[in-house]
Parts: sequence; C-alpha cells; structure tokens
Amino acid sequence: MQAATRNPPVPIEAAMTAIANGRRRQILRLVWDAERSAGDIAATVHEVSWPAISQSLRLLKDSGLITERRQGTHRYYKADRRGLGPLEAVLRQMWMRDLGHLRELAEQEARSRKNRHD
Amino acid sequence: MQAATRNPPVPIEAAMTAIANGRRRQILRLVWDAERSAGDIAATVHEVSWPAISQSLRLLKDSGLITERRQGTHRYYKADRRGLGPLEAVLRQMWMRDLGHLRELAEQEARSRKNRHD
DNA sequence: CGCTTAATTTAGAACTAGCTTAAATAAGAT
DNA sequence: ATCTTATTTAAGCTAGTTCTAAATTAAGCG
Repeated sequence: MQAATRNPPVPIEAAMTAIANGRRRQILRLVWDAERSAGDIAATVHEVSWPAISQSLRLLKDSGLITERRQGTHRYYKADRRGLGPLEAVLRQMWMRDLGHLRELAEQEARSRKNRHD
Repeated sequence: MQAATRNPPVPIEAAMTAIANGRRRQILRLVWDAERSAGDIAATVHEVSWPAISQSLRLLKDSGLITERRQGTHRYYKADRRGLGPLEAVLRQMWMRDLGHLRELAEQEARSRKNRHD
C-alpha cells in the first residue's frame, strides 16, 4: 500500500467557503429536503440569472455539498449532508434564526393590525 | 419590556465570513489559548506586513471573535469563543486535521530517514 | 518637549468573486 | 435533420477583499 490518500474526500475548507456565501446557502436550503431541477431552482431564486444559479450549483457540487443526478435533459440536485460535518450545525442555526426572525415579524404585523382595528 | 433585542449579540454570519479566511483563522489560532500582542502576532506571521495583520485583527474584533485589551502602548488580543457558537467545532476540526497532517508528514519523514540508513 | 516604540489608519494597487449577456452543448420531440 | 427545451460554458464587467507603503496616532521616557 503506497501513499494512499487516507484523508476524507471532502475538504472542510471548501465546504466552508461554499456556505460562506448567502446565495449558495439559499440554494442549499432549497435542495435540503428534496431534490430539485436546476430550472426549478433558477425559477425560484428570481433575483439572479440562470447562469448565476448554474455556477453556484457547480461550486456546491465541487465542494461536495450537493449531488447531481441527470435524467433526460434535466439535472436534479440534492443536498449531501455528509460533506458538511460540523458545518451542518452552523447552517441549522442560521436558518433557525431566520425562522425566528420571520415569526417575530409576523407577530409584530399581527399586533399592528390589531391596533389599527381597536 | 418593549422591543428589547433578545437576539444573541453576535451575528453568526459575520463570524462565518471572518473565519472563512485562512489568514484570519491563522491569527485566531494564535490567540486561541493565550493572549498575544499585535506585534507578537505580526512577528509570528511573517508572510504579510504589519498593517495587514492589524486589519485582520480589526475585522476579527468587529466580528466579536477576539477581544482587545490595551495596556500602555501595547494591545493584547485573545480569542473570544462565545461569538463562535457552532463554528467552534468547525475550527477545531480544521485544526485537528492540520495536526493530523503534520503528524503524517513527520512519520513519513522518519520512515524515509530510517530507510536511508538501512 | 523631542525621541522611540507599538500599533493603526489611509490611499491605492492587485487580485478575486459573483454577476450578466451571448454562445454552446445535449437530449427529446417533430 | 431541424426545432425546442434545459442547462452549462465563455467572456467580460464591477464591486469587494486583501495586500503594501507611507503617514498618523498614542504612550512612555530621557
């Protein structure tokens, strides 16, 4: 056995760089629970162009955070949580906070609505 | 109690961006276990200039990852792990891997040294 | 005060990341 | 083969990062 690369195949640094970007986190969130086609994702994230999405998908794939499955002319992507390691907790915390924020906004909205009707 | 900011004071995103950079991780590692002066750090990291270090220190401080203590003309910095949250595990894993890598290199070196003497 | 040491700020150069538009590939349908 | 749909690649632009060199602040000391 000579000089086999025993190190884990997914460099944590690449994963880190990948999720340091908001757009990529957004995309990763979209494919977190279910597989989605590139077009589906691009249609959902309407702030940027298709190629921009495509590039982000590529980087995520190269970092080992998503997997690609081709079927016909479609390409389906899905989060691969194995590559994340301790970064998964980081993402969860960020998303959790986002949810909390949304909830807060909703409550605030409800309150002000109620006040208007008093 | 009205509209108090109940949220943790340190945005995880800032921390994330901060440690996504190798130089800043290097610095953070230096002040991880013990307090160090800016000059001490700058002298240790000899790849870049003093101002570069100073700027990195500032960003780390602004992200809440290090604390600053002034004494006379010196400024001492120290990691503040509270701001890291789940990111601490990420750093530990990265540094752990670095250590493993070093160990491997050392072993390899030892082997080749032994072989030369056979 | 004027000198020295410690560290930062400023200004600008070099590099990098993420985006856009336009062109290219690739599979399927007609 | 041509056309359409899905997606990527290529090229170039802009904005943001990180660095360096020079100027600046700030404390301690003769």
